Amino acid sequence: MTHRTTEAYVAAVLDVVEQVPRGRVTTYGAIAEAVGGGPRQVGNVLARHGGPVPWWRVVRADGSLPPSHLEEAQQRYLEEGTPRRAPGRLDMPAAYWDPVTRT
DNA sequence: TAGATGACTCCGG
DNA sequence: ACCGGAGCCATCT
Repeated sequence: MTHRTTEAYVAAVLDVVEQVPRGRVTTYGAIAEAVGGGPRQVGNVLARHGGPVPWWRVVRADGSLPPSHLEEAQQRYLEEGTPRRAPGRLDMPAAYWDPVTRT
């Protein structure tokens, strides 16, 4: 366990992800702005400890999906009715949820 | 200690 | 709209 990413930081990131409403999404960058650090670190935290949280509600800034677990994520979007412009591409203006303003 | 790597973003062509 | 390069933060080898 050679990780300097503190448990507190991990917990903060996971907490934000859990707060994303059903049918909405947020971005790595937005979470980074909310809890600190950088987008890549957030991605790393989700990759390592994102199992128990709705990680599919976290996407890239341009609305494209992470190159991982695409099938399951898309299935979730269909179930939750997440606004999408194309298969594998979301309607960000409509689906985006900001972790800071919580809107 | 230095260099490479990654579930990222931004900017230019 | 698609592709490539530079910047960033922490981890890994």
